[in-house]
Amino acid sequence: MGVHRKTRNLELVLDAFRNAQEALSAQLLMERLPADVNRSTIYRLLDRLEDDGVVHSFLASENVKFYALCKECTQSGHVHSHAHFQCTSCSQVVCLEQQVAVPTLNQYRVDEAQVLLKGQCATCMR
Amino acid sequence: MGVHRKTRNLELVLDAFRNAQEALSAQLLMERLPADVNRSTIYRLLDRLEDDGVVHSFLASENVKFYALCKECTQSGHVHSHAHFQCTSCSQVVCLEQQVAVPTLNQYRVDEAQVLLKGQCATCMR
DNA sequence: GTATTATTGCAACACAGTCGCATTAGTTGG
DNA sequence: CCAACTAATGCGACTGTGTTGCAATAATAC
Repeated sequence: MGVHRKTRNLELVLDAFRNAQEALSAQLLMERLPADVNRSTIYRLLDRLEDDGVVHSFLASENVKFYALCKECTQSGHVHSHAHFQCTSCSQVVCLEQQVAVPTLNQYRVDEAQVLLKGQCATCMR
Repeated sequence: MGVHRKTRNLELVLDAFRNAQEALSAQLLMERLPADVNRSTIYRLLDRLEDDGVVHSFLASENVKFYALCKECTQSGHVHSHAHFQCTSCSQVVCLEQQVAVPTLNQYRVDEAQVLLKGQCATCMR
């Protein structure tokens, strides 16, 4: 999984993901990490972790990229055809268990499917 | 559908969509329109057309928003649970006929499903 | 401990999209 | 047709997300 020195920042980011029930954007990550962790470092760590198959990413509303720990992915291939849900009220994003059947198409070779369901979460519905 | 004065820019944008086989981003639109059409104007027109149910939008790679003419949408509700395909080589985005079955979930109320399939298009496969 | 080099911090940048405000130009009513 | 009204536009400045080059720092291997 590439070279990974055991640095404070790497540990902090991984801990943040382990402690989070939801998916995290770079922005959310920054808020949860000590203020002295550099912005660029966070982006670079996220990129690297994604390359290494530790986290996967997907786009949510407002053009914001979210990341979450991979459970079934390996370095060699990301397998995260599960759907994601974003609450339109609180913007929270979670990974769902729900697997998505990737359709086969005549004119295209489909490598990946990104599914984002939008609506309201239980907390916001009340 | 809101107030819509028949302006040159509005006609140009609508024509661009009618002539396009694919979905268009603001960027692509700018390239296809006369150079003197203002950037802000394009964004504002796209917003308005989306509000009015004339086009629908969805996020593709690289945090870019794409727009395409609606075929089944009305003002009152966007119905575009069809999937979208983006070629990872040429970045072209198209609307697919394929409808997506929006799953029902226990803890969430799902209002909308965004499905982006990624892979290679026929042209790029050769 | 020293050398190697991955990682970091910083500052500047790139790009998509937004906003306030003054100007321009469709549209409506007379 | 003309005037008044106001939607639409152009402009410039701004926001927010993410990137990059480079010098300084700090894990790791020997």
